[in-house]
Amino acid sequence: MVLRRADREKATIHDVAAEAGVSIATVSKALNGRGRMTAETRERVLGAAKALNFRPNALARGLHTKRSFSVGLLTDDVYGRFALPVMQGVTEGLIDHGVSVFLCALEENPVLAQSHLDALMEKQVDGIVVAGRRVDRILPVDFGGLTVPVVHVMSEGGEDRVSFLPDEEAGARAAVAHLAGLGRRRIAHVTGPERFRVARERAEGWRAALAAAGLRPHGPGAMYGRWSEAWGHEAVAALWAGQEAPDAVFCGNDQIARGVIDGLRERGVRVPGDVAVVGFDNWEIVAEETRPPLSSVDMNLRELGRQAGLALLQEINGAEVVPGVRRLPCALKVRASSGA
Amino acid sequence: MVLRRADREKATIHDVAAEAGVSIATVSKALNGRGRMTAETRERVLGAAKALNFRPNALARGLHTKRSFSVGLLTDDVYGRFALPVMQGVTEGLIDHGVSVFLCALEENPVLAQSHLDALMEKQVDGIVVAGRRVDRILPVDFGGLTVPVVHVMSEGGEDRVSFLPDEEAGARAAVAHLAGLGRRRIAHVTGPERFRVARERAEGWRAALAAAGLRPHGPGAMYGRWSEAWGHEAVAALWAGQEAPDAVFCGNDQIARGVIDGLRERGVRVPGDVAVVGFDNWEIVAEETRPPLSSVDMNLRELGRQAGLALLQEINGAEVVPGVRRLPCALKVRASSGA
DNA sequence: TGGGGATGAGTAAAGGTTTACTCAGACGGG
DNA sequence: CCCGTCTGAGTAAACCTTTACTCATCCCCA
Repeated sequence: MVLRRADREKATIHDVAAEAGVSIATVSKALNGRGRMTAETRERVLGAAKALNFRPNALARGLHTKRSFSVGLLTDDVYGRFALPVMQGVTEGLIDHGVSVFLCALEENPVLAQSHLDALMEKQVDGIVVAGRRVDRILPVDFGGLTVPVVHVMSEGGEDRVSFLPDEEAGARAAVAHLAGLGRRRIAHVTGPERFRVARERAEGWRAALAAAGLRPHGPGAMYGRWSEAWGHEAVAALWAGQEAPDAVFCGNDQIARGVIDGLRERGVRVPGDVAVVGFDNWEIVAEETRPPLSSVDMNLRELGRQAGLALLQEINGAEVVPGVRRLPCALKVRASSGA
Repeated sequence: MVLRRADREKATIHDVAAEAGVSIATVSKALNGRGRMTAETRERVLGAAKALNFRPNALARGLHTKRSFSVGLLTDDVYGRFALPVMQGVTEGLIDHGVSVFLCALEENPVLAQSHLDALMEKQVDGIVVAGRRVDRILPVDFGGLTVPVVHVMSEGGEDRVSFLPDEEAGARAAVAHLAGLGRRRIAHVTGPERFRVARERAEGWRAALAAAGLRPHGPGAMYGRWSEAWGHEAVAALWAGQEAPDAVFCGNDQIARGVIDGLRERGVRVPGDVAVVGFDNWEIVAEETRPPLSSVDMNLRELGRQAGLALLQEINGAEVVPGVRRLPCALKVRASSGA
């Protein structure tokens, strides 16, 4: 074996070339499967690279190819409840292509947010994924003059961007259809504030599914409130104060559902015996601990992230992608609270 | 203004040099505050850089300085409940120094984990933070032959590494002292599986605080079980089956606490009137929704991450850092469940 | 007035990789 | 037997910054 650098120092392409007795150009070509050479030469280079545990320096490569093989993921979800699954998906879609993900959890501070974005751009990220916590809320950053592709997940990028969103309405329809299919007839809907678009979309799904099943909305309509357990509680009180109590409640998220179930238990109403309950988000750590375990609509955040990652990759590679919103299906996860 | 490239192309140091009428060396020195030059020259360069919206290419810089100004954060916390606050802290500590963070949420798959690590090393990360979900569980990766510094958070790195951990025992002591200070005398402890080190440490804190207050452990000792609400429930049943019921329960995490509170409500025991409850983790999204809101021990994950980031930075800059475990204080967050 | 030092700015190499281009040798056909 | 072509491999430039070193100028003092 030819003399080489101290083992702590990383091997460079020159070391491999020396070891294999060829030029650095040949090494590069051999490693990247480009150029022409005898099978024997290629083998020899590959062997030398492996022997020296050679890893090409992505900085140097990127400098030349103008690809850094890294992307930025910007989110305003500080709890990570939505962002982390999305991030997992993005990573999953990209790691096979050698791409790593910078994660920036932005807070309200626009100055800080901008400095994060600047840092990413200096690092020559190939693209950016914007993952929102709320669809109709924008991050405190200006993506306007960016020279790299941007893809949105759980947030809308406007006219000329690709955005991946869960098909909230279809998800809600599936949940309500499920309840109707179990023979429930008086299906109420308790959800978050009406100013949230997802709340309106889910309510729309509820209405559509009821209509499809030949049912009428229970009560005056969707009950908009807050995204909290407390609101679930209050809603139960309101529902049971009225004339005819519902025999099922479809909730806008799992926390509300949890509050509803608690409220029902305190009233001695059996779940799912008397009333079936379905939530939204399938936040497993909550849904599985609820008593009884909560049926819930899963937004497939991970798949959403994966597709976003792949779409971004396409844009990076120069493919034309049609801008616009892509809705991915939700999946109903049935547990005991809807009494299968 | 001198002719320059198409505006979509990023400006390089050459463009700035041309604009300012100096050489690229002067630009570099002006921008980095190095070298000597007249104030007027420096001004002119800075002005040109700003006018062209110049951002130095971190790849090129890194190639020369052997610093990529990026670090990797590896974690096995797929839910992000612990990892995200830590990550926020790390970022917070490093962004001022221009450092960005690659996040890799590893799953069980060691092959995939290794390929993540390889990708990071190719990108010449300056260092690595390992954030565990469980202290006594190791990630499926070999950090042995790494050529960059590694710092651990919520996980132990062994002899020659720096590890940042919450002072679990002190946190538990504070919680129990708080309860004792409120006049509670029969303080039980319901927690997770004994094989978890944090469970043992928290139990130790419970015991120590009782001793300090001149109290004896209620019942046969710490009740080890699972980290779930269900276990909190079961524990209440067990505790109230015995002779004298406790007047306070210190729980190993917030989910258990939540189960305990639910169990107590069902039995008609008032919280905090008859029994005070304190949890651990201060998982706000749960603690605040509990009825009554849950007092809980906060591990200061963010600060933990921040310090880890700064320690890593020191190591990167060549400073000698004493290896070993650093315990950071927890903070008791008092809410209604302990009846202040 | 001439030489030496201080000062301000430029020249060029280096860092690791990719790739367009060059070139030497082998081989086949006329 | 010679020329043209194809093949396999090497040369060198380019990517963008940083920085050690060089150089011209100016000033001051002997």
